[in-house]
Amino acid sequence: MDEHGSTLELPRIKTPETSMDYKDTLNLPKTDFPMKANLTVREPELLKRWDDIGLYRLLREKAADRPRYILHDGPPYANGNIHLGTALNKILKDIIIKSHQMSGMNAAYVPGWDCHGLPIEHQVDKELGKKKESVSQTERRTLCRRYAEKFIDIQRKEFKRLGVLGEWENPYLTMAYYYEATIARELGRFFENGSIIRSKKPIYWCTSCRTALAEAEVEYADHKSASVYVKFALRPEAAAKFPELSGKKPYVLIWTTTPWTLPANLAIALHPDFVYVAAEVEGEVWILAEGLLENVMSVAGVENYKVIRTFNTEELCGLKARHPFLDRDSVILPGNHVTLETGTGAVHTAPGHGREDYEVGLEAGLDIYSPVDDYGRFTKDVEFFAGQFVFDANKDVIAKLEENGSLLQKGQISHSYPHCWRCKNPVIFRATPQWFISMEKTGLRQKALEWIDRVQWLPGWGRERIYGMVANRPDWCISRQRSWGVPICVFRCSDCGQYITSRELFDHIVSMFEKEGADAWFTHPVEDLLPENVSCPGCGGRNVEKETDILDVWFDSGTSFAAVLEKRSQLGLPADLYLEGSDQHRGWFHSSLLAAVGTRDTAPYKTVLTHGFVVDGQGRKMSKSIGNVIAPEEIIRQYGAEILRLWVSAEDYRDDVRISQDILKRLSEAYRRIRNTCRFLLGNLYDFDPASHAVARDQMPELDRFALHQLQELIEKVRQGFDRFEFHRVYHALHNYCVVDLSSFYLDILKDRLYTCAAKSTERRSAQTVIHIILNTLVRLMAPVLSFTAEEIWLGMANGQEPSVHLLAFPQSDPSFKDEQLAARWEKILVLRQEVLRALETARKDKTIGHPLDARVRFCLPPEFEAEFAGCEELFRAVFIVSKVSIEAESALDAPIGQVELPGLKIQVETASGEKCERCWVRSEKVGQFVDHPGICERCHAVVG
RNA sequence: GGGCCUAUAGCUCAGAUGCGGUUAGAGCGCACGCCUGAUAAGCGUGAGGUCGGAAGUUCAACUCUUCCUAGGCCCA
Repeated sequence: MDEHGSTLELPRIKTPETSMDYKDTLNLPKTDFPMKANLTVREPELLKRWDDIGLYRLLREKAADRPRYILHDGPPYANGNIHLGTALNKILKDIIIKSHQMSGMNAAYVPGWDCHGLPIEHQVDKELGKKKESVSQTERRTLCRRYAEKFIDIQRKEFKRLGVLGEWENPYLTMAYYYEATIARELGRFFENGSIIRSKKPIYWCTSCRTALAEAEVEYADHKSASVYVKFALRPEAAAKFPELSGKKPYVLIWTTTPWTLPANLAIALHPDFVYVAAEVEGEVWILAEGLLENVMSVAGVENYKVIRTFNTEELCGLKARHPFLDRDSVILPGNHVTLETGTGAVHTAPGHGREDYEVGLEAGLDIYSPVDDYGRFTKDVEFFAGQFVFDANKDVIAKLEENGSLLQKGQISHSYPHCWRCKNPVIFRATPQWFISMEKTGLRQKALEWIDRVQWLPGWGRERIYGMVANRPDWCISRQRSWGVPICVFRCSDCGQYITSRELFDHIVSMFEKEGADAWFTHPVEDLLPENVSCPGCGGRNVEKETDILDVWFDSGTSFAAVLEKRSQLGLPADLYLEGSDQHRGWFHSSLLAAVGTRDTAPYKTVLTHGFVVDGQGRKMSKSIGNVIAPEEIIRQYGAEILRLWVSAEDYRDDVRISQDILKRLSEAYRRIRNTCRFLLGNLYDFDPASHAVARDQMPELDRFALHQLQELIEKVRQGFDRFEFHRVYHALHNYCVVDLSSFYLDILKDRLYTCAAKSTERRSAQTVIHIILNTLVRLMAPVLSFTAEEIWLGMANGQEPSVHLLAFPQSDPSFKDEQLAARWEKILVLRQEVLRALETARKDKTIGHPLDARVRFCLPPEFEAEFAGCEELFRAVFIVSKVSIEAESALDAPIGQVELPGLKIQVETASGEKCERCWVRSEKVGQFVDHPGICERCHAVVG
């Protein structure tokens, strides 16, 4: 180099070919951080890294002494692949766990699986095919266990792939031996405190398979049934009550398609809101719903009738009718299930043979009468029909009705009727004895309701929902007549019929389950299972048989607080949070509440958060038949799990959440924007070492101080979003910040300073200091949501303190960085900037300028701005990214270009004088004045020269 | 049919703590333009909403009431 400025250099610099030389003197961004995320490749790499460094373990160690935050995982069912609903649920949990961990708590996450139950048993039976008849119960249970294990592995992989951190190597499984033992122990507690009762309830029963069927095992198919209208004679009290009926023969009309259930008739149900009429027909009076009067009359072929009075249901309830062929009364009751669709509006009610009949009967304290045996035959106490198969009995019942004149009309009807999924035969409803947890005996309902009011429900309507359900639910039927589950491990005395349910028995069984699992119940003989010192409480005998029912799976998952929260040292009862879909008000929230209140007199949770369901772009539910189902795997393959996580955060999940290709496209664009902003920050820190280069705040230009102020507001907004579980606010805050505050404002302005100032100058170092703080803040704030990208950025920052961003704490809003006065000043500058940009756009349209740096902006300020911004030309020049700004007296300017919203402001844009500096591209009259560097301006000359 | 809930621009969301008050906002997308030193990037301007519909209360309603429509969850 010639320090005097060689004359030889002069022509070289002036030629266009060599003018690019100055590019090398700029501090342009440098980074290996790729613009393109390539998430599908990078995510698995990061997952492997987290596995390698044992990230979850590191998190636990780091937080060991902190206050615990307990989010208890609701176990998904170990069947099938995960879907978007489960993905949504797990990602939300992960965001909560990570944000609480970063907020300074110890937030362990122990995922779980619900392993027992019918769907798995079903699948296993299906796979067994014909062999299912020959396998033993123990073999079947083993196969079920294998099946569950298989899907636990599949789902575990899928959940981990989402970036969800947790104790995946040691999850809780409801089929684990200790868990099965816990279920038995909790059942024992219910027995011990007297909550458990045995009573009858109608269930689906297949008479050819001689087995109970669950709802899911029933298939509906068309079936031809008899259809009969039957007269029930009212007892004389009715005539006494209603004078219109005296001296006449009043009947209540019912209609049924199952005549064989008439021997079990105990009541007639009327809808409380319908109007009923008494119609006089040829010396008889028929009582039926007004709304079905014409219908019934036409069916009965009656043309002449007279309505002699109307009743409301209240007047009729409590009256009794005679059973048409048995020596028994049938009571009139209110029932909300009665409809006006078909029949008479008065419904034949046999509490032992129908779901609603049962409910109504229960309410009225009727016997749940079901005189039918396992083979579907009437028992011996059924007069006329004892021993007959019920479907065969239909015609005889009808004959009987005809014989005694009770039959008004008979016919046939084809309708949808439940059939057995296995043998395809029609099934019946039949009441059998079951085990129940009573809602009243120990005041469980009342206590549960009280606890509901001590829990925080988010959103608030969750309280109404579960309160209504608990207030109205019947006793909890915990019996299931199946194989794959935990047995109701009590004995029935073969001699006197009493049950052995003692503490000693349960203690013994529990300890066996702990060693061998619940299989012990099936593999061991009674002698092993019944402790030496236990005998029948009724007769003292030891001649007993095992109960064969197993427990409702809701009891399994409902006792997870006992098997998991109380058992693991990082957890505890009650949990801080349960978070599931809103269907769980009837499911897990419900069963867990009853189980915990019933045995511990506490709710298992302090707060219950619910999310909505995943629906398609038009708000309809996803279903195979509509063909709008999207699999998480599909999204991961196309966009990456990160986009799925971003989707979870962007949607307000309190309502149903929509997903569509359009939404995903939009999100991946937003993602790119955030990623690129971070990339730019990273790219400008390549030569910055915060330890030695950082500039103190009071040395910074005011723009930088304003940027720091804005950052504090972001921190506050984002952290509040996390604290309130309002992640869509987090997403919007982050995205808006990157786009509005950074990309289009601060960073755009900063480019000039970062690129053209001397690398080590205070101006540039100040910008880098701020950029570094911003990136350091952003990367933490985004980590719970954009867990992969935040990690990638963190590793790109090469600041070796922690091996993972997830081990860091959230940034805290720093009061010393906040400056409301400065912010107020900059709000005004932003308004001015807005106006200038619009003026520049007009000038661009006029071809006055192209790039803003072509422009000189002249304006006169509104009076209230004048003093504050006097002498701020250079500040404005930088902020507006133009070549020159002059603040002038109003008289100096022509009429303003375009419309200006700020009163008193005038703006004029013209081409800036001077030449464009080859280095910084700002126009300056000084360009050409430096002999050594004739192509550059004074600012650049100071740097380069 | 019942219980609970939702409905603001094409998309995602804001619209002052439970009780109404200036021309309903943002970002994205879109259109048009600029730049080519964040470049399969960046910047700017602009056009988009009778706040699901209808009635009602009120001086005044996106915000309150009723009904209707669409959708979701749970029951029946």
